[in-house]
Amino acid sequence: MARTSEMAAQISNYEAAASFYELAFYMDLEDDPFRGRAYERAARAIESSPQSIIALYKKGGVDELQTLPGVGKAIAKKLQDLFKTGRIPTLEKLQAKYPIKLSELLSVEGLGPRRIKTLYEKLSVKNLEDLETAAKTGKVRQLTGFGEKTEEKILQSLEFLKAEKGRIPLAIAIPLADQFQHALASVEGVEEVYVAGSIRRGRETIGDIDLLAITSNPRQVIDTFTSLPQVVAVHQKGEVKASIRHKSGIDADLRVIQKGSMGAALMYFTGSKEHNVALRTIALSKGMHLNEYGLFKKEKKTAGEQEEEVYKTLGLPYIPPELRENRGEIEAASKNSLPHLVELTDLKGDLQVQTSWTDGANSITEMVQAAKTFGLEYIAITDHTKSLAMTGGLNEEKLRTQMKEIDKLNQQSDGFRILKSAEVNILKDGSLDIDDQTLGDLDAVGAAVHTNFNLPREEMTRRIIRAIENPNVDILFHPTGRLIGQRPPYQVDIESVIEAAKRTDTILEIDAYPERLDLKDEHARMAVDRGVNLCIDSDAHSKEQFPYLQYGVTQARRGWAAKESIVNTRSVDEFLRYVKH
DNA sequence: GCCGTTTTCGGCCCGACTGTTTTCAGTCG
Repeated sequence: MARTSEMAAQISNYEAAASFYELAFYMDLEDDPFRGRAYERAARAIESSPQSIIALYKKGGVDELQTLPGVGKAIAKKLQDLFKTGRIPTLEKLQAKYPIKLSELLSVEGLGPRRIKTLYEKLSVKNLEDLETAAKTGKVRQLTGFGEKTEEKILQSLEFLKAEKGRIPLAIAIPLADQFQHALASVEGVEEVYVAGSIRRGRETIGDIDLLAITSNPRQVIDTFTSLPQVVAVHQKGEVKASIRHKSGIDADLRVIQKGSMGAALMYFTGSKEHNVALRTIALSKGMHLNEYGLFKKEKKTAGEQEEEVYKTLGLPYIPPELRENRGEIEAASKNSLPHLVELTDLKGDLQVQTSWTDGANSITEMVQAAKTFGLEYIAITDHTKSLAMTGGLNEEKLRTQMKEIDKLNQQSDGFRILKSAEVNILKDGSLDIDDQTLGDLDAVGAAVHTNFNLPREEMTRRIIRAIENPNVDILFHPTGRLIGQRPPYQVDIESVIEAAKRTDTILEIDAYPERLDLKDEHARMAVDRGVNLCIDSDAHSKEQFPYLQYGVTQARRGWAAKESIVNTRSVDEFLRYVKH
């Protein structure tokens, strides 16, 4: 079905980038790897552009598109085709030539472009089903370059793909990584064990766990690693490197490192790959050479033991791991304009906390005690409101009763402040389910969508904007409503919501609840770029959940947020002055 | 297909490991 131009106008950066990733893959099939790298580079630039590229195009046509790094005349033209007609003829020709389910087949471990091409040409393998049939009937092993073991690995990977979707949430990966770290740290000869990879970068989901060890006894740490009780399969086992599958289904890699290379190795294995590629290119331009062992000039090592030292020798300040995605951090670093990122210790308050008045597990007093212990100076009590019947949402009358109780608790307090607030439900038409007079008496008002998730994009966007235009609303809670791995975000034009938040001076929340992390990093960055204020909330439903704030801080850091962008780094009086102005 | 403070042509990041080979292609990160 051909898209109309109106539909094409909705193509997101993500969708456009996907087309170029696909083109890149086809170039690999066509034995044109350099053109493939070019498409890949353009795809990354499109994906990570802080503004929508269709807006770029509307502003200045193909010339404006060519300001993106890696986008030249030919790719700009393809983007123009995509915007105007919803199609890229080159891509359609290739899709017709190779009618295969690309992303499916690429998700199989051990399959890359070359093998996928062979499987298609020799065995007509187009998708996972074809692949499974071919492997089960022993046809794969007969192909040149394949063998029994490859066939067996393909079958194993197919089983895994059926059982799992591949990535696990950060909050689940961290404790697993800690377990490995402790187990390996106690091996004789081990000096230090580090967790690198996407966990260190704080990505919201994790594909595998990367571990680095400094040891005088590589063999023993590798042997220990591959024979831990939680290990169900060993993929690789060499002199300095091993790779295993944890019983949870997640893979973990261990690499043994010399102390003098630790900084270079940490950088290399922290990634991202794109960040590393960019750094290596800088090294080359300075007549140097960067790998996981160090930074070299000719044969001579010029840096390697510390990350700071490697960055410095490349002419850059230290770049925090959360920023290492090649989304402009290297350019910012070279201009010395990296933000000073927010830290957990900067947070003074938490603006979304549930209690046993609705669906929380603990009383206001218990939540206050836990917040104090965690080191906070104030929290907002934000129980659900009446239209959310399943949580026993509060009506105006109950809210007023709760306000009185909070006043009483504050009078007995030793300086800790409890703010009167609510998580007000945004109704289908964008109105709120609590009257304005009651809202006006609260210290702060958070609003959120909890019902009618499936509205069309325009209607959902209008609904949310109408809600934040209500002068009583101070914060938009979990702005996109997604639950990682369970529920996609509702259809909403987040850029318009950010614009509206700027106009109405509404705070957008980064909800730190592990399955929410909403706003996500790139949207947080859009908001920061536009000068919109954010808050980081635990969304705690029990007294144990304040540590979730760390995940929110990580997410905010990935969104380039400095302390100044996060309103709950302010004292309670400053915060109240801000929301009352 | 993109790009340029040696280049408008000739480059394009790089090393470990595995399996299938008998010296290396393919994949991965």
